[in-house]
Amino acid sequence: MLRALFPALFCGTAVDAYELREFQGLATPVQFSAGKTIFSEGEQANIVFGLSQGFVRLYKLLIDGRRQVVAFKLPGDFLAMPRAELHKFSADAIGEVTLSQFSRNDLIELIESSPNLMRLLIDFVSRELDLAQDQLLLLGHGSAEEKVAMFLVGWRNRLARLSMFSEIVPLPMRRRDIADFLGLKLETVSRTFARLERNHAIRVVSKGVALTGLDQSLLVKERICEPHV
Amino acid sequence: MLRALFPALFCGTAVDAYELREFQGLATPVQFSAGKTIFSEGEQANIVFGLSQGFVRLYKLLIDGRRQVVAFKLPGDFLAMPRAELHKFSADAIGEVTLSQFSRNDLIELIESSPNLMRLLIDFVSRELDLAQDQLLLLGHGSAEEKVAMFLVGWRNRLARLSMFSEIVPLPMRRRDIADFLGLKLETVSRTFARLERNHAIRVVSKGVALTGLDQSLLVKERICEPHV
DNA sequence: CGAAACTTTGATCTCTGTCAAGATTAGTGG
DNA sequence: CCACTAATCTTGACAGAGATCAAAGTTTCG
Repeated sequence: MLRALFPALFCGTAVDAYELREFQGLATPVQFSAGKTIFSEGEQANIVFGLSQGFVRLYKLLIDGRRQVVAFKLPGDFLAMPRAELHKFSADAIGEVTLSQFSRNDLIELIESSPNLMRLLIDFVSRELDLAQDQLLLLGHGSAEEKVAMFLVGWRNRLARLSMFSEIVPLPMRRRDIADFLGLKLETVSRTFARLERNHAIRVVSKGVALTGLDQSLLVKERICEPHV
Repeated sequence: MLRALFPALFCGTAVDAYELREFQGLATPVQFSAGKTIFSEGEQANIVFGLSQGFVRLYKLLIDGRRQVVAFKLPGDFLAMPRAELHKFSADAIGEVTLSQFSRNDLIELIESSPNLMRLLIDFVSRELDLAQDQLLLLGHGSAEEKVAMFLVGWRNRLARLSMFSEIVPLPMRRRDIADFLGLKLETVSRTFARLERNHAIRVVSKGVALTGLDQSLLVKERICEPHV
């Protein structure tokens, strides 16, 4: 069911079965291989992508090469706002990726044909905004350790909602991606992983971690900015 | 005209005169004095506020007292998302403030009665999201000097759009507010102001600055995250 | 006028960034 | 399948920007 495919948009609300079928009819599947750029900031956004399988990083670049990763996207997420004319950030595939591709015009037409879908879109964007503002809190304050710990817990929780881990939390993205997400350098991320492991808060494995003692120790005393998409 | 009162929502689009009058009819004016809290994070958002006069800071708190200022709001801005049930951040008056107060239910009803208004709301939230993501870039990277300079230029430009300055850019917020907005300590903000003044980039006056050489020097080489609301 | 709040400035310390060298992993072609 | 190269990750040494602690100067407001 499409509701399962795009929970980010059709989140917790009754959606008309007919509308769902319409929606599904507009999608064409498309693949990107590891590291490929799906779209770049500033480009015309004639196509809107929904993520079916795999992981995507969204980011903005400064001309001097510095990069801010704005979000990591999971299966079920949309990669951009349907109504935006231009892409406000770039998107890369992390590993092999399967997307559902929509014509922007068709999608807008469908959405605007239904007050129900428009409401859903408003709520969707509002959730994204709230997420971004929580990330502001994370970026603005906190030590490297707090940032990394908070990132790991948030990531674990998002994956949990998709039942995508078992003891070992997969980390498909590179250290550099995590660093650019948290406003740190990749060496700092690496060192922080090592320190957390020494303190038995996590166990680092190839392309993943086990969170052994994070939730109790550091994070309960903090506001947990847990993504709720 | 209301279009002038709430440009953030009715931005650059033709709005039906009838809808505008409806909208205006729902508003009741209300005042808050300097420093007063308008609403707090987590509260039920039965009332939605539009800002008519004065300045407001929106912020999130950690339980240990750390604070992230999420945005400074200017006349014409909405302080929250109409459809959100709970407030996702707190809001304080900076100086004396005049607000237009709407019943959330009435406002939602009005907006959802008109596809046109719903479209406007979607675009409004999308702009806010884009702003937040640009601020992520600012918070994540950049020295104290870049952050402060970028903040000043962005603030100047927003005020310029409202014709609210003349040579001297007013800074109604406290140093602490700027610090919490930029993820710095207030001492660092103060020192950075002093350094920029020594370099003749700005001139600091009571509750304001003159930007004498900022745009040319530092900022052109960067992507300018200029708020465009 | 005087107290409280805010801002500036100074001295010191610490965490993270920077530079650099190994270690590990992934990818490629023979 | 192995060997070799490139990319990524870890670890170390060092330096510097910003945090912290502290005090003096300024503005605000009763």
